[in-house]
Amino acid sequence: MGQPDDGGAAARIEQLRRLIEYHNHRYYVLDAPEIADHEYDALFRELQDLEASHPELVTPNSPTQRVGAPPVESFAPAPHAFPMLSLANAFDANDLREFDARCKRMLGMGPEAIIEYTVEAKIDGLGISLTYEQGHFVRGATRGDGTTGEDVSANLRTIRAIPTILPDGLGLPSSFEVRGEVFLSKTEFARINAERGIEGLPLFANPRNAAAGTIRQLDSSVAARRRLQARFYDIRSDGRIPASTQLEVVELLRSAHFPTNDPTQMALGVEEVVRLCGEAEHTHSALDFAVDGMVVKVNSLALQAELGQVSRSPRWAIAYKFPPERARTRVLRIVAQVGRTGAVTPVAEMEPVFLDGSTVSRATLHNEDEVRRKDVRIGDFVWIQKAGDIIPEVVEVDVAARSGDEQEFAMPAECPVCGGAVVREEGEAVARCSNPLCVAKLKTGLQHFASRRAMDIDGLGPAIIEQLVDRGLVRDFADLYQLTHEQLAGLDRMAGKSAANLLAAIEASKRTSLARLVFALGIRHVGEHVADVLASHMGSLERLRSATEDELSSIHEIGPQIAASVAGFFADPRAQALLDRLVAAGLTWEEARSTSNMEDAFIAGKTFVFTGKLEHMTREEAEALVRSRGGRAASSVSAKTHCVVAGPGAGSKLDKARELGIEVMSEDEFLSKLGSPPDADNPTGPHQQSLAF
DNA sequence: TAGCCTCGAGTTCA
DNA sequence: CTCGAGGCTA
Repeated sequence: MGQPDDGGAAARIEQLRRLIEYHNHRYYVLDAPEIADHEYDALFRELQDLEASHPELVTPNSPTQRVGAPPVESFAPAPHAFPMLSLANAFDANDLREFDARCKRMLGMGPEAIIEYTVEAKIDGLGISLTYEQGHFVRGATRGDGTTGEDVSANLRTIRAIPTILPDGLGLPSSFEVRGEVFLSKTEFARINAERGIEGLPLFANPRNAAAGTIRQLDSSVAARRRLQARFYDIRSDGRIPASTQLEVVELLRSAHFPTNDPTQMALGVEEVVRLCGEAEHTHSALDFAVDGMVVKVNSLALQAELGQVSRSPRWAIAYKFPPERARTRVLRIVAQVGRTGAVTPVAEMEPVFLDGSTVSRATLHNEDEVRRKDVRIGDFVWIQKAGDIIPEVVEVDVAARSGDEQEFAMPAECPVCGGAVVREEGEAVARCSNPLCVAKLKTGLQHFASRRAMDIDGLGPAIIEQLVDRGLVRDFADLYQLTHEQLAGLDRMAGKSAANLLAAIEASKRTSLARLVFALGIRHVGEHVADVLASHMGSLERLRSATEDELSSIHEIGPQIAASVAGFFADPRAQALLDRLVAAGLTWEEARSTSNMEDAFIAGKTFVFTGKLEHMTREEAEALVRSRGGRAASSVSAKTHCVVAGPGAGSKLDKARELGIEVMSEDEFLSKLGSPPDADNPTGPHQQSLAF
């Protein structure tokens, strides 16, 4: 721009980019180059030269940028426009048949119906999502927690097979995300490790770890030197996707120049699926990349939509997992570990053995019943495997190898840490230390209190907690807020600097939220979600700490067990004293909004059931209306229903409501109650709660 | 009362 | 990640 010849240069640059991307596709995806390497190099050099003399025309998507960008400090968070789901697992043919039966049931098909499925290899790599706008690559992200990943665009650009500029005329929407897997071939993995060996660097345990390490490289020129590969299998958009089956999706991706996960096979009915999965089990090891199973999907996108999803996994797909690698080792001891709730867990300590990328020496045995069921004895030779590729698990005992000297494990009658009585409640699988002052409970309880999702006290780990408790400096959560610099600096592995950091972290944790505090307290049955429900329903600590059991159990999602546990916790004067001390220490949080503009005093927080015929709206509309104003719409009447809106023809639900003494009203009454628009003058802004009681 | 579905709790190694 | 258990719905 500005200079007279830039128009021509810009046009040539654009032309070269498209040409080079075209040849990248021929070479890296189709494995069918059309031109000789030196011709390609000539095009590339011409582009480089032009860009060098016109630096203002360099864009991130230029093929010249695929050699890596300057290192970054950290990766930016990248929210996914569509959540990245995970798949349910199948471990044998029966699981596959159950999956098929469930699909048919949910689709209202008979057992004899035949569903079309696709079957493809499940590559053992890392899930990624690429965003394209107007046919151009704009961002690539890791899976993360499925909702938000990390922006690793620079590293992904180094993968030549990933198109940065898409061909026109495919009817693709203007904006979409493409989902796939990045991985390293076994060959490339071996090459990288050989190189690292020569340089004296630690070796990667397996291709997956190496790929993970590469994709999270802050310096993308490192990633550029390791030839990552990618395969894609899905596309998500708000716009219309020109495909009606999974197979067509794959074809669409292929014509858009994406490397696809080939072959994606079609299977008519579940028995065909079982056969393909069985075959793959024997053939996959010949591939040059790691495959840990097969992905089975309902082919029709319409049926996929009908099946929908549960939580974070679709009901229309399942991952068939190949049996994982196993190793044989010996159980040296079975120790009893005490957790935050006092749960005494048997853990097998074994002769260290290398398995699937790491050395394993411990595995949980969960509880007494599990030990008995597997009949694991001290001194036994056992087969172990990794559940979900990570957590070691004892699969079975090599009974034939027994000498007769093996010893059975007995759950200790006394807590191995404090000597308190270990009690196993009727009908429960776990045994627990019954001493409320057990030091093990205190230490793990403090770890939980300080954890990221609770009070988020950075730097307060197990080693520090150990010392704080052993030296009598901390006897409960509130003591943390009385610690001094001298006390902290006196600990092992704690210099003045770290002590100051920890103090600052403790100070910073004072600004929190009610939900976090409630979660941090470690009340039984109260995890993150329940803490959130309690905090938002009660609104304030004062209300929560004095709530009755009945009051608690009337809350949606809070049943008798949780209500009893929460009420029981606050009934203890020591708990009340602890709260007083925490509050006195200066904990503050923003008071939960009791009502907001979107809510309506009549509807908010209540559960409605619509029954019979509605005159002015459909049931869906009525339910959406309730939800939009902060209420809940249920489909059946229970003790937790607040109001039943009955139209003509109402039947058993109306009877049940009368029986339970629940408020019943007509559609007109319901509508007139909503007559006034939501309050405009609500005090909605969050404000600091004063904590001096 | 059964059958989902979600949540809580415990867990391994680098 | 997996198990067990709590809560909701039909």
